[in-house]
Amino acid sequence: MSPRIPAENKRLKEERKEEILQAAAKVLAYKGYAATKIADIAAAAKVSHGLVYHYFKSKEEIYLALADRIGQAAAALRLSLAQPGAPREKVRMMLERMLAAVRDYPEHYVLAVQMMTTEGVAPAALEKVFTGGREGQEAMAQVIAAGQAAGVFRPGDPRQHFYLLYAAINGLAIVQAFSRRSGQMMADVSAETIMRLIEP
Amino acid sequence: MSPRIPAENKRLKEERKEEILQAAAKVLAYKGYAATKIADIAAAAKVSHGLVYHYFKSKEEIYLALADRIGQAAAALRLSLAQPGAPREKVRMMLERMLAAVRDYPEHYVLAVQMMTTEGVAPAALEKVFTGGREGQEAMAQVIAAGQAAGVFRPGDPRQHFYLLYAAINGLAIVQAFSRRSGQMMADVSAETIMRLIEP
DNA sequence: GTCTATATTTCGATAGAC
DNA sequence: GTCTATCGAAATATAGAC
Repeated sequence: MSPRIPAENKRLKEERKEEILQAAAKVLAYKGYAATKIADIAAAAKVSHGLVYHYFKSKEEIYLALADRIGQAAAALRLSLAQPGAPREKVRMMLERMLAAVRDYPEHYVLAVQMMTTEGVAPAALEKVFTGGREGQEAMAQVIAAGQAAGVFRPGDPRQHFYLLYAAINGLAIVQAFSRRSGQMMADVSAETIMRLIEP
Repeated sequence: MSPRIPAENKRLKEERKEEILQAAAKVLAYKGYAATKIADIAAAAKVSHGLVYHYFKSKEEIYLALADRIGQAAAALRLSLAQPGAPREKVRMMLERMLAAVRDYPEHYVLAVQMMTTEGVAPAALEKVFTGGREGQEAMAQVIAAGQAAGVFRPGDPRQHFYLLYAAINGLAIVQAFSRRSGQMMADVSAETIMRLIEP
């Protein structure tokens, strides 16, 4: 008989959970919370729908787990602002990373947009997504303010500048997700282009 | 006894239908298709849910009617491109109108975004929204190309320029809708600001 | 034209076999 | 750990009273 290897078992369990979660991200992003059946997630992850309930207590728990993950990713992005450098360069780096995330994990942005526009489903989810986001907002506003002092950004409320950049990134995520489905691809956009929105 | 006035009756019927449709737009935009119950729409329109079925065959029919309306509104926007004027001025006017629409009918943009990112629900809905949109796309691309020839816009595929502008507008619609709910308002953005994305 | 009551379906969640 | 079978709630859509 093969001996029990708890560590190995645990790893396998984590992997299964991870597989289900990644499958759920795609299905939830492109079908929406309410329209997504547990059966859809199970099918995408190639397991039975009973097994999904073995790993997650409910559909909502899956959604919240994803919100958590997105919030953490947003918080991680912020780190690029802490690195030394001129304000313009910091903002450029930040935008570059966000654009890379849009390219590599479009589902995350689509989910975030969904959470922003959908009421009821995501009261707690939003909180998770934006605890990472709020601090990033603050940090970004400070860097923008520094850039304004140096004359590299236009005058005005730095937080409004941030909203503008954020809106542009989210808009790109949507249009890009859509353009993939509809055939005609949208070309990648550079951080420099986005930054024009707040330059003198 | 009051005589039958068919014209009057027809008008009332149209009004009821219109009321239900407008109520549906708001509920659907902020709850999403699947999460919206007929009862929600009925409550928003202050009628019984049975009456909703009297005017519309199904939830899907309501959704398609809204898609149709949004598509027509998009087509109407295009008219500003047909007016005489320099390319830059035409694009500015177009953006101005789109921004006004975002301000006045945010539900429409939120719905359009939903239709763009949601699969399954809206195969036919998308078609309706974008038959108006496609032609507008073409017209816009031509004006942008003329502007490039005149040196007022950056070189590059004019259609990609259009996508970029379109993405920015949609992103604004989302962030603005969200900022309303979350308290901190996002300030209005000018057409000139958006246009910087494609200027030299 | 408008409402209330109900039939039908669908889906989230659980129980239990393997 | 994984699956199949099933319960029960909820929501779409319909029927019929007023």
